[in-house]
Amino acid sequence: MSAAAAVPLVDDPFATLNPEQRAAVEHDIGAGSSRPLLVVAGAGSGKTNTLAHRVARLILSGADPQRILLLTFSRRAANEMTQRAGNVLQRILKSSSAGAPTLPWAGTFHSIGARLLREFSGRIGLDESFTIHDRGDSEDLMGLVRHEIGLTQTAKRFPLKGTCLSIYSRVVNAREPLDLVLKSTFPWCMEWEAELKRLFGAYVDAKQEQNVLDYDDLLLFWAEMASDPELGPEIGSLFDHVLVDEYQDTNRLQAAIISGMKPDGAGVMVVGDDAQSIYSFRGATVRNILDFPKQFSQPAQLITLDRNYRSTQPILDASNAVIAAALERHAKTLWTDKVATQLPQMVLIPDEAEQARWVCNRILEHREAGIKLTTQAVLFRAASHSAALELELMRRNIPFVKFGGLKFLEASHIKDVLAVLRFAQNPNGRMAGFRVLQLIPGIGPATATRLLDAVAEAPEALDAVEAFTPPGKSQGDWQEFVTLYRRLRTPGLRWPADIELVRDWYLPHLERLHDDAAVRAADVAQLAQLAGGHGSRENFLAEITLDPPEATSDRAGPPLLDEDYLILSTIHSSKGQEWKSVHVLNVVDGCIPSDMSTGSAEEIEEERRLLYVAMTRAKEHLHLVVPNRFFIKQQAQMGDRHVYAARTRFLTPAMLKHFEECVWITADKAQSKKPMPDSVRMLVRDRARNAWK
DNA sequence: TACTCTATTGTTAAG
DNA sequence: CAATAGAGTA
Repeated sequence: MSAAAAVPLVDDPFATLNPEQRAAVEHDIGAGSSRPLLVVAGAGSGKTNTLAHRVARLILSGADPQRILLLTFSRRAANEMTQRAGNVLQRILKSSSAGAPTLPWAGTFHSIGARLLREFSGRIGLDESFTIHDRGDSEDLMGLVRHEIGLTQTAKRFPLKGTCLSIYSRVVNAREPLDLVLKSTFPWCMEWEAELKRLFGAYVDAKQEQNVLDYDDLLLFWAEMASDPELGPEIGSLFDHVLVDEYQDTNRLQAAIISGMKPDGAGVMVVGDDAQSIYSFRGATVRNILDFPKQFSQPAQLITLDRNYRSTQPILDASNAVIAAALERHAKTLWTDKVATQLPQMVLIPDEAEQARWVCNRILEHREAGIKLTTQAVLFRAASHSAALELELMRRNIPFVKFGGLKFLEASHIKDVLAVLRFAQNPNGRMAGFRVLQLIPGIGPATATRLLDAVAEAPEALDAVEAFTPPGKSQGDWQEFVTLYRRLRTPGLRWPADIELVRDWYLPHLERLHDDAAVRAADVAQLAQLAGGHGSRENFLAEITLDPPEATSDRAGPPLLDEDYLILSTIHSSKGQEWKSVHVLNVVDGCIPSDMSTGSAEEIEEERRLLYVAMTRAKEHLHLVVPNRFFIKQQAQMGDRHVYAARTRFLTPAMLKHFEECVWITADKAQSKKPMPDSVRMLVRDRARNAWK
């Protein structure tokens, strides 16, 4: 893409690379085995491009695409990488037949883990028909176990199921002992250490009995296999090359997987940028990238890419200033030869409603100036921050697609449909069964438990279901379910016929349970649509949990490909992307850094990097919007409908010279001249409240 | 036993 | 405010 300043005359695609990129691409090519390689790649330095060229280069020099493991952060990134490698190959081989190579082992850690576990299931005592719990299922199971072992009857309230799962997940992903995790991250739960230990033991037992895995298991089991003296080398030998993207956002468990498979680091190449590490909340540690050079039995090579091909110099200057203030970092200053006179804008605005209007105006202006909507984005810290803007966009008929924060899998009707499929796939998965059975009128927790017990005993679930006698009043509905279940459990049904059956069965229940059945039915139809794109029920269930749809455009369904639409995205989901124009909303203390993340210095540093990531997405136009006042979710006791906010602490007065400051005064003057004392009072209150955090 | 109501609590990012 | 836990009612 933008990696070439000067277009070369020859069609040698490698000629477009700069010397550092080239060194990464050519690293140990032709030398029997390649030493471990760390590429520290700054924002916009052509990282994806370099990786794609590396893949192409490996294939050209004889590597077998089936033996290349490419671990990326999302399915989308994997596809893009494969596509680009294909383009490179095509240009070189000049044969029309050389399209994108088939890289069967390209994907996220979790999805590759799921595939390997399925393949090796027999060897590690795992039933091949295992199903995968998403976050919600995992929480529910945790809640159930928590209740079963009597932790709901405690005098003082025991941590909620979600908190318990977070603690558990952190212990697993960070490979830290429970007491340390509690001390560092969940200090208010320290008194429950013994109970938590007991709970986690029971939780693990429950998962095994039910033949289900949660997200963490996909990595944990893989890591266990990789460290096994017999299996480790075997799995490692499946791959000649292991490439990992976004390495700064991997956790210790993931690092252990890599080093378990490749103890000497041969063929391992990781790419990342410590300045863009933004996932420590799920256990990622920047230590992975810092310690990588010494991790293997042979030292790793280090290549740094700091030439930026994305942004103009003024945008880089401002971004560099923000990250320069970080407490700890790998000194690296991005540079470019893209000159521009326009400074990034910092826009001061009275409130969120004005913010939405201002952003819309500016987006339309940009479009008038020839910048298509798809090359413009609005970024924000939390998915809910775009609510006001979304209303304004709809009012003005500006099409948009929103990435991140989508809770598709959390909608109860989606969960219901998936639960039916899961219960058919793996009858021992009690969470799915429990949910499905209670959809039938007259069947509640007790009856459902009785049936699930019978299912667990029986060699074939269907027999247990058919033999079961439900409470009298459930008869009719029960028979319909039995008919459905029989067809789902009978081999030979061609996918996606399953989901059609499930839908026909489910719609009457949907009608009965929800007032807004029509809207939900549309979602179910959408799900059925998605199902068509997968080869089998098992495959669909795994993919939908590991790689759920990440974008919405209201309820209108996916926009047509040739239609122009604006991108809204959380900053987290904007990772790796770029746009000509970027607006960042709510650049105020309380949003960036988030109120939730001001507990420790590390958390605050991560928020700083988050702002840096947002700013470095912009190629030509960057606007940071600073509303003076913004709504927060009502906190009953306070009764505050909004809070007065200040510009984020990450933009110090000394940095203002990198920005053009604009003050937007609303036409509605009555609104804007609120009496001073009011705001002072609010600030004092905030401070008083924060003192207890 | 199934379902409804009330009191209480936390509230971010995502595989 | 929304989601949840657990008590209360049909």
